[in-house]
Amino acid sequence: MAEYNINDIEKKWQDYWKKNQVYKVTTDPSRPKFYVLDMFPYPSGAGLHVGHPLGYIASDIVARFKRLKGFNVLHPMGFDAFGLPAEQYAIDTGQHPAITTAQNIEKYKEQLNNLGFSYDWDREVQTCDPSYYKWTQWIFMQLFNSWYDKKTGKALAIESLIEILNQQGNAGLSAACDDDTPEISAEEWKAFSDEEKAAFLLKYRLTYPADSMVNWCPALGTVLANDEVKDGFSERGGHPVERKKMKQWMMRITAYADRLLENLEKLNWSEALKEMQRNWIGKSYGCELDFKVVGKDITLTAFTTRSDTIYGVTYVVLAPEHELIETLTTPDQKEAVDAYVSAAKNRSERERMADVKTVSGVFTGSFVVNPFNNEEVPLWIADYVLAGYGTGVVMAVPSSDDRDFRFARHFDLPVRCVIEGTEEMADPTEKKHGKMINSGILNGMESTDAITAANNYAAEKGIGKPKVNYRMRDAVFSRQRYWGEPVPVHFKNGIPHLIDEKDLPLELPPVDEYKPTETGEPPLARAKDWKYKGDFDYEHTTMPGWAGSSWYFLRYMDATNDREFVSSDAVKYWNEVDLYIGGTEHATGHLLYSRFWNMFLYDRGFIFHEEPFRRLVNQGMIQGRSNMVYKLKDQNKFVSEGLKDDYEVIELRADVNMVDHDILDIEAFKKWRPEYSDAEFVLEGGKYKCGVVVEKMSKSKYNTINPDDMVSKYGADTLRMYEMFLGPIEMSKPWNTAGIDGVAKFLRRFWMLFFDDKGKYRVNDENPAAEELKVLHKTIKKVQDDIEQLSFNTCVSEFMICLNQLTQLKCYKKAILQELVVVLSPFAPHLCEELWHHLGNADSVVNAAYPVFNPQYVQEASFEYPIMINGKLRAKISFAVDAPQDAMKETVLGNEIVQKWLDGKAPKNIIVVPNKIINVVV
RNA sequence: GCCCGGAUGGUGGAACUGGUAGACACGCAGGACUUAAAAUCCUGUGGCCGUUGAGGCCGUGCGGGUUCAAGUCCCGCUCCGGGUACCA
Repeated sequence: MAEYNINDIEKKWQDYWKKNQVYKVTTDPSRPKFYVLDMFPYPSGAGLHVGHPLGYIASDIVARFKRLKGFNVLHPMGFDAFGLPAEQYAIDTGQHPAITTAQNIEKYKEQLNNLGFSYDWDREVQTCDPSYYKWTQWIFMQLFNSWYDKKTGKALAIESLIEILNQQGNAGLSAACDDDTPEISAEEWKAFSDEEKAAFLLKYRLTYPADSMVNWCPALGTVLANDEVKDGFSERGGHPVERKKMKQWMMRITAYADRLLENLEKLNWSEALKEMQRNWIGKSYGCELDFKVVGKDITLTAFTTRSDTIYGVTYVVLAPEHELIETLTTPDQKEAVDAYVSAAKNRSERERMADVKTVSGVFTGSFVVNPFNNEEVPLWIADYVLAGYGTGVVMAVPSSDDRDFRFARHFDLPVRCVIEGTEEMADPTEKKHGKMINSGILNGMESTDAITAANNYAAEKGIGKPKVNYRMRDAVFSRQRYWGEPVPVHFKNGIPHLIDEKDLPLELPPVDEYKPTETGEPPLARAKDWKYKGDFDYEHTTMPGWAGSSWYFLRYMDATNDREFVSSDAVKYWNEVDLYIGGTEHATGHLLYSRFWNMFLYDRGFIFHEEPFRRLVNQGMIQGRSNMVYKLKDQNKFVSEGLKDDYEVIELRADVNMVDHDILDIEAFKKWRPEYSDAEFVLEGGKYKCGVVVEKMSKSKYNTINPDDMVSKYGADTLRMYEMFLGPIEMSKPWNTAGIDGVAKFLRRFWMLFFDDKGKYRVNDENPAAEELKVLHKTIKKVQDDIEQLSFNTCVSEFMICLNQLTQLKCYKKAILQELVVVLSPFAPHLCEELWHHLGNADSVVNAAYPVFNPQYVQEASFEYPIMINGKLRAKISFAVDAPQDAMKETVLGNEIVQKWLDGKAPKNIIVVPNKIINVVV
C-alpha cells in the first residue's frame, strides 16, 4: 500500500539528501563542469514570497538536468548579508545587526530547503562573515596596490608605476588617473618626500580617497551610489537625497569603461540588459574646443559631439558649480550671479530634476571667442549644464539643440541656423543633420563629414582636440554606516596606508550605538580604542553593499579556503558562470561592478577569465493579483463586483488568502477585521465576487502569497512546476493560485501510473510497445531541448501531454516509466525520488543518467497533409513520408473536396512542402 | 523625450528558421459516481450564420504591403510594461 502523501514524501527525501550529502560538489577535472548561479538574496525580515523562488526554481532545474547529463554542476547559494534594514533595526532596538541577520538567514535557508533545491550548503557564503570579508578587504588592498596602464590595456602592480616614475617621471605615461594630475619628471618625483610620493600615487591607484560630490541621504545618514538613487530618492527607504561634497573612497571603474563596453558584444545576455549597460557607460565621441575669454587670460574648454555646428554658437554656458565663475563675473553682474549660483546650489537634486522644463540662467557679463570665426559671444551660467559631465562648459547652438533653443528663446538670444532647410522652421532643432550653411570652412559638407573636418581643423590649429567622453563616473565606495566591511586602511599624517595583510580580517569593532556621532562622524568613530597598532586612526567609513557581491561567485568555487580568496586550481576548473539567473534591477549596479572586479583580478593574474557571467537571464517579476471588495459609501455593506456600478462604492483590498477563484470567503472576511464582523453582503448568484487588480506584490496590498503556505497545501513539487508553468521565465506575470490545481492533478495522476486507486503497485516488466516508446522519446527530446532554451513552461505542457497519452495507453511498464521518472526529476525531485526507489533503485535519482533520445522511435511512416485551397484548409490526406510529389499532386487533384473547390477549373499551381503542407492555387 | 520589451479565446499561455492559429492548463457548461458535498472520471468550449457527424464566413492590438501561404517578414500607427533622462 502506498499513498501519495506529499508532505511526508517531501520531508523524507529532503532529510535523505541532507544525510547522504547528495548535493556535495568537488572539483573534478575528469568531468566537464557546469556553473549555474542565482543572484544571492539579501535576507530581509519578511522572508520569501512566491515571486522570489521563480529564478531559483529555474536554475535548480537546469542544475539537476545538467547533472543527469553527466556534468559536474556547481549550484551554490549564499547571502548578501550586509545591508540597511538590519542596521536600521539595530539603530531602533540596539540589537547587533549580526543577530538579526543570522536569524533571517536561518529562516531563508529553511524556506529554500522546503522547496527542494540542490544546493551544496557546504559552499554557502555570507558577506558579513569575517572569514568572507577578509577576502573582500584583501581584494580592496589589491586594487589599492594597482594602477591602470592604458598602453598594455590592463591593471598592473603599483610597484611598476613607481619604477617608471623613478626612471622617466610620468611624461610618457598613459594611465588612468585623476584629471588634475600634474606632469612631473623623474627628478621631481625623486625629490618628493615619502608623504608627497604617497599622495601622488593616490592619483593612480584603482581605489583612492577623493573629495567628491556625492549623493548624501540625511535620513539614512550615508552617501549612496548613483545606482542606489532613483528619481532623487534613496532606492532603499525612499528618502530624499541631496548633493554634498565629501571625502570618499572611490573605485576607478572608469579605467575599465572601454573594456566593459566592448566585452558586452561577447556576452550571451539579453539585448535590453546590454543596452542598459551601454547607456550607463555612455561613451560618446566628440571634440574639446577652446574658447578664450575676452580681456582675460583664461580659456574655457567645451566638450561637444557636434563640432560641425560650431558656426551656430551664439553663446556659451557654464555649470553653476564651475570654479572660475567668480573671476568670470563682471562687477555689474555679480549680484545676479551670486544669487543664481547659491539658489542653484541649494536646490536639491530632486527639485532640479522635478522641473526640467523651467528655463533658468544668468549672464556673467563676460564674453568668449568662437575659435573658428573669432566672433565674441556672451558667457552665461545655467543649471542645465552639469558639472559632472564633460568639462562643465557647453557651447550653445540654439538652432541644433533643444535645450539651447529653449534657453535662447527664453532669454532672447540669437539663433543662427547652420543646417540647410532649417532657416524657415519654427523649431529648427527638428532637423539635426544635413548640408552645412553659414558655416565658413564647413559650408556645403554633410554634417557627419563636417564633424570630422571641424575636429581635424581644431587639432591642426591647436584650438581643440578630439575627445572620447563617458557618462560613467568613478564609483563612490564609502558608506557612513556600521553594517559593512571595514576598509583595511589606517592614516598616518592624513595619508592612507593599507594595514598589513597578516592583520586581515579587520573585524567590525563593537560600538555603543549604531548611529553617526554627534559631530556627524560615521558610527565606527564610536568604537573605543579602535586604532591600528594602538596608534593610527582607521578609516571610519565602511564598504558599500556591492563590495561583497562583486566577487561572491568566485568564492563559491573554494568557499572554505583560508589561505587564498580562491585557489588557482578551483578557478581554473570552474572559471566563468555558465548560467546566471537574476533580476534586471541589478543591470547597472552589481552586474557592472562584478565585471569590473572580475576583470581586475584577471589583469592581475589571480583568475583566468575576463568576464564572470557568460550567459545571463533576467527572470520576470511575479506581480501581485489583488482582490478588491466594494463597500457602500456610508454603510457597512459590500456589493459583489458585477453589481458595483449600480452603487456608490469605495474600493478596498481583501486579503487574497481568503479568496478562492475570486469568490470571497465571507466568514473569513468577517473575522479578518473587527469592523467587518457585522458587515452585510449583496451577492450575485449566491456568491460574493471580487474584482482583480494586478500590481506589485507587497504586504500592504494584502496580495502576498507565502511559498511555505503553498508548499504545505500543495507540496514543493507542485509549486515548482506551477511557477514554471505560468509562462516564459523572463516575462513578468501576475500570480494566480487558481491554476495550480492543474499541476497538482498532473502529479497525482503521474503517481497513478505506478499505483492503482487501491494504492497497489502496478508497474510491470512487459516490453514496451512502439507507440509507448514513441511517446517516451518525444518527451525526452522535447524536454531536453526546451531546458537548454530555458523554456520551462513548454516542458511542463509536454509532461502533461505525455501523461495523458500513457494513461490512455494504460502503460504501466517499468521500461517506460523508469526513464520518464529521470526526465521529470529536475522538475519534481521529491516525487521522482520516491518513485525511483519504488522502481527498485537504491541510489538517488540525482545520480541517474538522462535517457538517450533515439530518433528511430519517433519516426512516422506517413504524414497527414493539410490540403489548402488558396491558403485555406479544406481537407486532409495522408501520404507516405517519402511519397513522390507527382503522385501526391495527382491524388490531391482527384480528391472529392478539392474537385468541389476547383469547380471544373484547372489549378494554377500546386505547392507541395514535404511533410508540411500542400497548397492548391486556383 | 529617448532606448528596450510586449499585445493571440473568459484566463495563464502554445505555435521550431513564414506552412493545419488557439497545444497544455485554468475557468465555465453538461453528464457519471455519491443520501449529499468534496474528490475523481467523461463530453463540450474563439466568434457569428447554419446545422444537429453538412457546411460556410470572420478571427492573433489598428491600417497598409510582400508571398502560393503572414501571429511570424516589411512600412506606418495605437495602447501597455520596463529602463533612462537637461549627458552637450
